[in-house]
Amino acid sequence: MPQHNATEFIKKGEKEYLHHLSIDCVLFGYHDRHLKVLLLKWKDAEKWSLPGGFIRLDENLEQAATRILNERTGLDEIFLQQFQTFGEPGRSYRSKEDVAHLSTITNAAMGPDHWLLKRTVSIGYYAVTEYSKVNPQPDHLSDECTWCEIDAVPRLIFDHNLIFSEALKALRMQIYHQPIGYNLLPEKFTLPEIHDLYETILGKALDRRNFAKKIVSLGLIKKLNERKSIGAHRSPFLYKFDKRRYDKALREGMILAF
Amino acid sequence: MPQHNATEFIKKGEKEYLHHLSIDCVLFGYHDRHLKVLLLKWKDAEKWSLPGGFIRLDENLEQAATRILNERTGLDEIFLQQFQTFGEPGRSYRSKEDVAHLSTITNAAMGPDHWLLKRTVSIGYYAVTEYSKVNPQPDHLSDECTWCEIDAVPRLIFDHNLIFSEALKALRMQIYHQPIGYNLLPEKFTLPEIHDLYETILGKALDRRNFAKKIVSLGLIKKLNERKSIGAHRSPFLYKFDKRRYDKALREGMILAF
DNA sequence: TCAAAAGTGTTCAATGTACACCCATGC
DNA sequence: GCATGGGTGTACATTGAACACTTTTGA
Repeated sequence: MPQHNATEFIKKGEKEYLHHLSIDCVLFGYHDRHLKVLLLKWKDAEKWSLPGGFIRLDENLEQAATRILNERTGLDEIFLQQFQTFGEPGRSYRSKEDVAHLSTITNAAMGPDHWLLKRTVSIGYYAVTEYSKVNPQPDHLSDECTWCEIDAVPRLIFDHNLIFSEALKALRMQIYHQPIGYNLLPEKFTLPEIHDLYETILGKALDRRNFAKKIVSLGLIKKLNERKSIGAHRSPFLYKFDKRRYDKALREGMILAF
Repeated sequence: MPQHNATEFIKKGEKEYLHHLSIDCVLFGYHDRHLKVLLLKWKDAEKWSLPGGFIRLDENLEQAATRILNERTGLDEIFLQQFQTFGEPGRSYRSKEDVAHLSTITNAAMGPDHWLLKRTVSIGYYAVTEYSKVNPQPDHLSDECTWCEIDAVPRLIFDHNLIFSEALKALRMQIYHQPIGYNLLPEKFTLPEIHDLYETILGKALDRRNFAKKIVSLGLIKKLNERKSIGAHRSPFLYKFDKRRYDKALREGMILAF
C-alpha cells in the first residue's frame, strides 16, 4: 500500500509502520573512479539526509531496506549489509525548526505526540552499486535525490553524518573480508578497472603489480583470451568473475591485505 | 523506577519502555579455562533465554544494555559491544504456548494487543566478564540465572540461539582487532594464564612459544620482576597490562593473527 | 615516433610456523 | 630424583613491499 503523497504518509503511516524504529540506508555508488553516496534534499530547504524509511508491520528488516532503496533507485537485488543501530535519545527531530519544516512541507498539523516525532531508533544498512544507470527519485519529503562525492558530503540532518561515516568505515573493513565488485563492474573487465575500483573504495593508492598478483591469486577472477580496445594504448586483457568461487568467498569470507 | 514484580512490569511497562524494541545481551563469562554464557530459565518451565530487557523512554541503548546486565550480575563498567539487530517478524512469541506461559507466570491477562506481545526488534549486545565473583540473579520472569558452558547451550526461546551464535562469532572476530583480557585476568597474570584465555575464547590450540612472542611484541603487556608461585613447578613470570597502550589499541584497533 | 597506459618479475624484509630441549619447583 | 609445567631460540617457508623496464596502440 504505497503512499501517494506526503500528507497521506504522515496521517496513515501510523497504522502501517512500526513506531520508534526506522531504517537509514547508505547507498554507495561507484563509477569511473568515483565513489559517491546517495543523498536527499528536503523540500524547500538546504537540509540533506540519507535515504530512509520505516518498517511495515509484517516486513523483515532487509526487505524494508531493499524497498526503501528500490523506491529511490529502481534497483533490485541490492546486496545490503546491516552495520549498526543508532539509538541516542534525541538523535532525530531534536530541533523545533526541523519539526516545523516537516509540518510545512507535509501540510499536516503534528502534535508533539505524532508518531513521526517520537524517539526513533534507526537501523543502518549500506550497499554499493554502479550508479551510472541509476536515476534517483526524491521521496515525498524531498525535492532532490542525487549522488554526492564521499569527500564532499555536506552537513546532514540528525545523526546522519555519523551514520554515513560508520558505513564508510564498515565498507572499507568489509572489503578485506568479502569480495566486492560483482555488481560494480561490467561482466568483462580489465585489471586496471578493478584496480581503480579498489583504490577508489579504499581511498588510497595500491601498487599495480602487487595488486594484480593478489587479486588473481585469490582465484575469484579469471583471465579471458580477449582484450579490450582502449584507444591509443596497449589493449588490456579482459577478466571475469568466477561466480562459484565469488559466492563461496561471500559466504565464508576471505583474507586480503593491501 | 524499578519494577517490583512481574505483574507490575507487565502492566506498567507499557508507559516506561519503547515499544517494538528490546535488547538482548550475550554475557560471556571466563574463568579457569572455561567460557560460559549467562542464561535465564523461565519460571516453572524448561525454557531458557538470554538476559534481555527493554529500553526506557529516555535511555540510550548502551545504558539500557548495561542496566540489564547490571540487574542480573551486579556488574558495573561492562564493556559492551553492539553486534547485530534482529528483526524477523515473528521472532518472538510466535507460539501460543509461550504467550500462555508468560500470562501464567505474570498472573496478568494479556490480550493479543499487549505491548509485550507485539512484534519486537531486538538489538544484540555482547560482553565478556570474569564470572567467578558474579552472583547471577534471576529476573521477574525467571527462577534461575546461571552460567552455561558455551558448548552446552540448550535450545533457547525465540531466536536466541541465533543471537548467541552470532555473538560468539563477533567475539572471536573482535579478538583479532581489539585487545581483550583487562577485565578477565587478575591485575598481575602469567603468560600461561593469558595463553589459556585466548585458547579458550578462540576454542583452539595456540602454540605456546609463538603466542608469547606475538602477545609480548604487541607491547600491550609488560613483564614484571616477579614470579608467581604455583606449587611443584617452575614459577612463571608475572605480567601486567600497559593501560595506556591497551586503551590506545581499544580505540584504534590492532591486527593479530594466530 | 611519440605519448600513454598495460604487462610483467625480482629482491629483500618481515612475519608466520613448526618444532625440542633445558630449567625450576615441591613432593 | 622425578613429575609437571615454564621458559626460550632457530630454521624454514610464506607473504608483503618496493621497485623499472618493455610492449602495445593509435594518433
